[in-house]
Amino acid sequence: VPELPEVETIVRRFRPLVEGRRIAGFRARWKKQLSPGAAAVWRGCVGRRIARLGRRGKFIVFELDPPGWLLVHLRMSGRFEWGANCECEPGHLRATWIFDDSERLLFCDPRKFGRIIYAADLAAATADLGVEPLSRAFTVRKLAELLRQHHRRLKPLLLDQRVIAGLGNIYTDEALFRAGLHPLARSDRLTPPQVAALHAAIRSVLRQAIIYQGTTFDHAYAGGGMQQRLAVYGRRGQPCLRCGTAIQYARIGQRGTHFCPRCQRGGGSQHRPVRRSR
DNA sequence: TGGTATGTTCCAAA
DNA sequence: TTTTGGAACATACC
Repeated sequence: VPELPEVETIVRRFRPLVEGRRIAGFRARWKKQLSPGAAAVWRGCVGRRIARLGRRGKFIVFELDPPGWLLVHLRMSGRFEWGANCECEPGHLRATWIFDDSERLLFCDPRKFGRIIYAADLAAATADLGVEPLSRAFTVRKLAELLRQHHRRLKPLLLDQRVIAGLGNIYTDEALFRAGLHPLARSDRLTPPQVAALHAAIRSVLRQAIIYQGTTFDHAYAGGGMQQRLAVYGRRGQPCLRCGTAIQYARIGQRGTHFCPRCQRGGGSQHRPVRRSR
């Protein structure tokens, strides 16, 4: 469920609950979710205090004291809950952190895609992650460089966490719509104004989504308000809010992709090579 | 029953 | 070498 805005919201909600607490116990039901292994995760967190809760891309980052890091990725259906028992199906509870004051942090995940990772070195653990799109490092120039370095279609490129960390299927579609760019447009063929538009679109959609606390579709993620403000995602066949054309749906890079065929350019026919007869 | 799902990774093919 | 497509992971929902 969660992309950058949802993970950021979760971090903000849980930060006041977990920061400063000491982990007295940890239990996990589905060992495959633990990396590099159940023993390493147990040793990594039990007995340590949570000094800070943060985010890197779609990872929730627990900074521990004595030093160490716990990274949690919620993937498709993971969620945190606070308290003795979870609101979801009890059978979906996958892991529990028990604090020294008996409070509990629960990790529920029906599909078991989520991951709990212990890392002694945060930099090494996040070495494969790309630039943070809301950081000062993500400039128009930086985006231009990333787009030039690869020769790929925009949609799969923006979803690639090694390039930009945090965009998922919803906000990629929304950013491309705001920028007026076709999801199939080639990354190395954008004009400078198009790059600038894409940069502004990515930042504005993520910032707005954080303000509205993310997008809620089902019980996997609650409390969001952004779903009422999406322009293309989930609006297949409905009129484009800008021009009225039916929003198109296509499978691009194995992901359902929503776009306005009229407002979003650079997809294919626009890029027929210009042939000059001579 | 089959298709789809807000994510990632691995492998094979182009 | 780089990019793309398919399958896998595991479960719920329509």
